[in-house]
Amino acid sequence: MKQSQLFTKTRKEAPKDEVAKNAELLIRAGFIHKEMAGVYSMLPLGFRVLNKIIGVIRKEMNAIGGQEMSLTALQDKNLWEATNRWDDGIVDIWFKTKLKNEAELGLGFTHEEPLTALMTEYVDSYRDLPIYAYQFQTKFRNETRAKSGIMRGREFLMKDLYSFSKDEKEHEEFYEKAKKAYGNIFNEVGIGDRTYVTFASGGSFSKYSHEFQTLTEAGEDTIFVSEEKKIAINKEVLNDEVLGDLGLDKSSLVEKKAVEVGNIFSLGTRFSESLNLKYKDETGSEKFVIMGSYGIGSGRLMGTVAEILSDEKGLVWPMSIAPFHIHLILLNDKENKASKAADEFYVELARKGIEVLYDDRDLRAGEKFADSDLIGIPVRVVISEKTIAENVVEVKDRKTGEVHKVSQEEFIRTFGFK
RNA sequence: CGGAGCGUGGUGUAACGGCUAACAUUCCUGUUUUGGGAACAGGCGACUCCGGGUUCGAAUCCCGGCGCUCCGACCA
Repeated sequence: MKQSQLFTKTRKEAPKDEVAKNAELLIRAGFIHKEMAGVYSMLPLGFRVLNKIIGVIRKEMNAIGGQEMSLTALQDKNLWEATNRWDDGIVDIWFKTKLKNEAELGLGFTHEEPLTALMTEYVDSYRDLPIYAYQFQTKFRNETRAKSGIMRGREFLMKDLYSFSKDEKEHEEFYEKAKKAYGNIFNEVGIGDRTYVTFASGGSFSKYSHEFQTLTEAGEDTIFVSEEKKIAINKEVLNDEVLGDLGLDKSSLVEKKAVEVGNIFSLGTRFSESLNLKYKDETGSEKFVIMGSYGIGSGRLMGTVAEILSDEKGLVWPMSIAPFHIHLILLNDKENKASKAADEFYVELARKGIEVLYDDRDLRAGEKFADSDLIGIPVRVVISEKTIAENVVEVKDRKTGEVHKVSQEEFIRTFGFK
């Protein structure tokens, strides 16, 4: 799109009420807008990144057999009473509201209850299982203290997948697949090298759950990392038993701050028993479905990438989730030769399916470059009087700062963006 | 929820209890400039978060709200 049509603009200074680096940069660059504490709107650039992240996650979820759907945000009190999760004394992050007739409703903070209840309509036989259903849905959590920009909000988009399996074996197989898929996702969005499968509390149906923890000082979790095995243990569960289970020696572990970007959890029959989700096995006897839940906070993931992959000049998006593939920058000349060439190049790139943010604004070079660095699109292409004279375009890599010049044809032929 | 700090044009800051609330930036006009947030000139934009109180006089002091940030607690 043409940057002259983008309604957001960059700022030199971040609002003083933001300290978190991710929020500062994302606000300065025009990706997000703060509505109130812990509640952020997605602006055009931010929305594009969020959708790219969704795309990456969706691809992996579909690959392991996930079926995408969409549950409701409004929640039926009765369902949650059945699992004993309605009471504010038990779940203290509910946002609740009322109908005109005073009946209470909740705004969903997770979706085990409604999906499990829904599945009772469709699951009768072992032939119906397994089922893997997922969604991208806005979650509401009444956090006592929102913090860290978009990394801990009160309203955020989350991918949550729920698995419904016949038995433990089937569940375990899927659980491992999901773990791999999660690894793929974090690799693809560029934080794989510092994201660790982390052993955490498992609840009543399994010994451990697994968190995906990404190292960053902005995180609020403390984990103990084993570089050698590329795994970690959440401080909450660090004890001799865990160390023994994993064959690790405490002295080999390094304490680090990290943010939980994903989490997979075995639920056993916790919900299927409460909500009566059963199937008939081959012998005709009734059994409870074995469940698991698998979450990724997509907004938090976006904030984490912003936090980690940025530098002093601004954001640095990996190609996989950048708002655009290329930032085409026109430096105007008197005869408008450059603008004509840039206009044409923009159209040509778009025709090839390359996503381009075209800075066609009538501004000086310095301001355009500063904006470009701040927004962080991975490849910057400059067309100016100079490049026209040499019959090339100037290509700069946002991450490395490397610059090279190639002809337009060469650029299009060699541009690999996936 | 405990503790600390802070609310002044869109943004960042300033202003002893006392003139028309100042400066920078953004934005608008014009001149000039055109490869790293240029320069000059002019201009728009604020009931100083809200409500009370003290005072001849309040952005400034006091009380009560509301909001924001940070530390802690919490975090399926």
